[in-house]
Amino acid sequence: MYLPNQMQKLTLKSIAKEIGVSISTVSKALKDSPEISDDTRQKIKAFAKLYNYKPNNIALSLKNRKTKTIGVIIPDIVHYFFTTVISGIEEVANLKGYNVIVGLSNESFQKEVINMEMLANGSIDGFILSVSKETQLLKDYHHLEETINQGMPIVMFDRTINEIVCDKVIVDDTEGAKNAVLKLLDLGCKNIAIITTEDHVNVGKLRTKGYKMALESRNIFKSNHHILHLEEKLYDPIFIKELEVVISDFLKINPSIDGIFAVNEVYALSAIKAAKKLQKEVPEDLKVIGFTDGILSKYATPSLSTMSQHGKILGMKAAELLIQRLESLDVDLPYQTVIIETELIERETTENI
Amino acid sequence: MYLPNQMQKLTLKSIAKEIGVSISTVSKALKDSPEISDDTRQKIKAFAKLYNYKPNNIALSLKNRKTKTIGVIIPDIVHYFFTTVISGIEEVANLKGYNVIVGLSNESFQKEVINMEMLANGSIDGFILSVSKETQLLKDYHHLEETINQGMPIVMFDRTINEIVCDKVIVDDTEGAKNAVLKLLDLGCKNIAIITTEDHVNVGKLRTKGYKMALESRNIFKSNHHILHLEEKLYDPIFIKELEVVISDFLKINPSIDGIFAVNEVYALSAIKAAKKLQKEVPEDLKVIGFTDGILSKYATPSLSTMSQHGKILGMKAAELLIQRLESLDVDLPYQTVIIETELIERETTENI
DNA sequence: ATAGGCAACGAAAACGTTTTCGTGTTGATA
DNA sequence: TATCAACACGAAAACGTTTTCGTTGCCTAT
Repeated sequence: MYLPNQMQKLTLKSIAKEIGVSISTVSKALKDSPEISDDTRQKIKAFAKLYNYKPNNIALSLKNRKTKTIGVIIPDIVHYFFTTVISGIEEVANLKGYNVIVGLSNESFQKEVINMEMLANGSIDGFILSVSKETQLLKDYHHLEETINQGMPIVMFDRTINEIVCDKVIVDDTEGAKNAVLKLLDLGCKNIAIITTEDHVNVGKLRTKGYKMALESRNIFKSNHHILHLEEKLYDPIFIKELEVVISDFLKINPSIDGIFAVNEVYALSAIKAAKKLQKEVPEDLKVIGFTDGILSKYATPSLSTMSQHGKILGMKAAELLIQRLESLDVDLPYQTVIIETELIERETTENI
Repeated sequence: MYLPNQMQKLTLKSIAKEIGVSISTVSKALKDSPEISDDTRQKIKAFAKLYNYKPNNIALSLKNRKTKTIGVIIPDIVHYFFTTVISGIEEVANLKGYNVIVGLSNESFQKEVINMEMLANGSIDGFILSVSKETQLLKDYHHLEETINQGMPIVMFDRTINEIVCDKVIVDDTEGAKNAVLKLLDLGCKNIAIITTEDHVNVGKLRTKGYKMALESRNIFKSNHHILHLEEKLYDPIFIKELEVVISDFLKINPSIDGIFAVNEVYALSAIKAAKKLQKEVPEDLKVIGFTDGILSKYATPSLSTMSQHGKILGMKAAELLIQRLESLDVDLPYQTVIIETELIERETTENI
C-alpha cells in the first residue's frame, strides 16, 4: 500500500515508480492515449484519482511556453471603475481557463515599469493595462514598446496612448460628456459649468472637449463656458475640505450657474455639498451630472445622475481581445480599438421638479 | 554582429551559443561566480546587458520550487474594504519581491474551490483569503484543509473559520461595534438601534454581539434593544429602493430611535435617507455610526461617522504573516491570530449640535 | 520459417534555469 | 622533471511535464 507523504505533491514520476511503469506511460495513460492498454490505464487512473493527482502548472507553463495567466496593471485598485474592469476581466479570463495577476502602479511611472518587468519575464502571456498619470505626464513609453517588441501582446484600456499600436478598449469620454451636457441643456439649464481635472489627464481633457462641443452645438460660445480645472491632489479624500472650498468659491464667483457636469463622482458630490451650503437646492436650483456610475452616485443624497462607463463590459471586452490574440495563429491579426458606449443614468440630481 | 530576433526572448543558451561558451559559464558569469575569469565575465555581462537579458521566471520557479507569488482569494473586488486589503497585501508583497494573483469567488463556494485548485498546483506559494458567504453557510471546508495538508500555507482574514488552524488576521468586530454604540450612548442617545445582516454572516453576528454588550454594560436590557436584521440581497444596489423602504418602516414602528449603529456604510446611508424623509434631522434628531471607513462615509452628506477597519494595515499584516512563514525554515512556526484594532472616525452624523 | 505489422511500452529530448562535479590547462614547486 | 594546486570552464542532473521516436514481443500472412 502506498502511503502518500501529504507534504509532497504527487508527480508523474512518483506515480510511475509506485505502479512500476515509466513516466511516459503514466502521462499517456492519464491523457487516454491509445498506446496504453486498458489494463494499465485503469490502474494508473485509479491511482491518480485516489491520491488526487493534478499536473504541476509551472512545469506545464515551461513546456508549453505559455502560462495561461493575464497580467493586469492598473494605477489604483481602491477605485470603483478599475475594480469593475477587473471583475469583467476576471470573469472572461476564468471562463477561458486563465488566471489574473494584478500589479498596481499607484500612479507611479517607476512602479509601472518595475511591475511590468517583473511579470514580463515568463510569468504571464499578455498584459491588460491602464497607464499611470505619471506615465502620461512623462510621455515615456519605452517599457510598453519593449514589451510589445518582445512579442508580448498588450491591451490598453481607458487611459490609452496613441503612439502605441496595440488593441485598445476605450470609453467614449468626449461623446459621453457631450451627451451629459446636452441633457443639462435639454433640462433648461442656461449656465452650465464643468468641473474637471488638469488637462494632462487624458480623460479630463476629452470630457472637457465634449463639454465644449455640446455648448457650441447650441451656439453657446466661449464667453459662456465655465470651466473649473482642479489640481490632481484634490481628488484625494484627505483634501475633501479644500476641494469643497475651491468649488464653493467657484460657485460664488459664478452665481448664475444652474447646471454642473463633473468629470467624476467626487467632484459632483462635493459640488452638491458646496451648493447646499450656498442655499442652492439640487436639483431645483442646480442640476448635476457626474461621470462613473459608482457606489457614490447610487447612495448619495440626492442620488447622482451620472454617465456610466460600463467598466465590467469594458474589462470583459479587453480580456476577450487579449485572449483572442493569444490563441490566434494569425501573427498579423489586425489591432482593434473598441469603444464602449457610455450611458446616462438618470437619478435625482437631474429631476425636473 | 548578433542580430537579436526581437520576437525571441534571450536565454542562457542563446547567449552561450553567441559568445561561444557553455550555458553553465553564462549562468555563473551573470551571478559573478569566482569560477569565471574576469575577461569572459565582462564579455558575457556586456552582452546580456546590451540585449537586456532577464532570467525566465517560470524556469526559476520550476527549479526553486517556489513561485514568489501569493494567491489572494476574495469574495468580491468591487468592495472598498477588500480593495484596501489588496492594496496592503500588494504593497508588502512587492517590497519583498512577490507578485499577487487574484481570484474572485463572487461569494460562491464552487468558484472558491475551483479558483483555489487552479492556483494550488504550483502557481503560487501560499494563499491569503477571505471565504465566501456560501462557504460560511455550507460549512464545507475540505478545500481549505486539503490545501493546508498539501503543505501550502494559508492566511485567512476578516471572514475566518475557527475549525481551520492557520494564521489569521481579523478585525475586532465585537469590540468595534461595542465602542460605536458606547459612543452613541455617550452622545446622549436613549434608544439605539442596530441595522445588521442575518446572523449567518459572521461579521454581522459579531457586531450585533458588540451592540448588545454595549447596551447591557449600561443596564439597557433586551426590551430596549432594537435590532433590524436585513436580508442578504438588500445590500445589492439594485435593491436600494427596497432597502430604504424596509428601514423606513422600521423607523416608523420605532419612532423613539435617536441613534443608529449600522454594520456597513450602505445601511447607514440608507438609514439617513429614510430618516430625512421622515423629517428626522441627522445628527440633530438621530445620530448614526457606520462600519467601514470607505468612500461613502467620506463624501456622504452629512458625512458619516464610522468605524474604520484599517483594511490596508490588515492586508499588510496578512502578507507579512504569509511571507514570514514561506521564508521561515522552522516548520513548526506557531500560528498567529492578529487582531486589527478598529477606530472611530467622527464626522457629521455624530456631531453634537 | 520468415517477413511484416501491430500492440504496449520506455528512453530521451525539450522547455530555461542552477549547481555539483568533473576535466583540462597552466604555473609553480620539490 | 614530475607533482600538485589553482584556475577556468563544461557536462550533466534536476525541477515536472509532453511528445517523438525507438524497441520489444507476439501474432499473422506468405
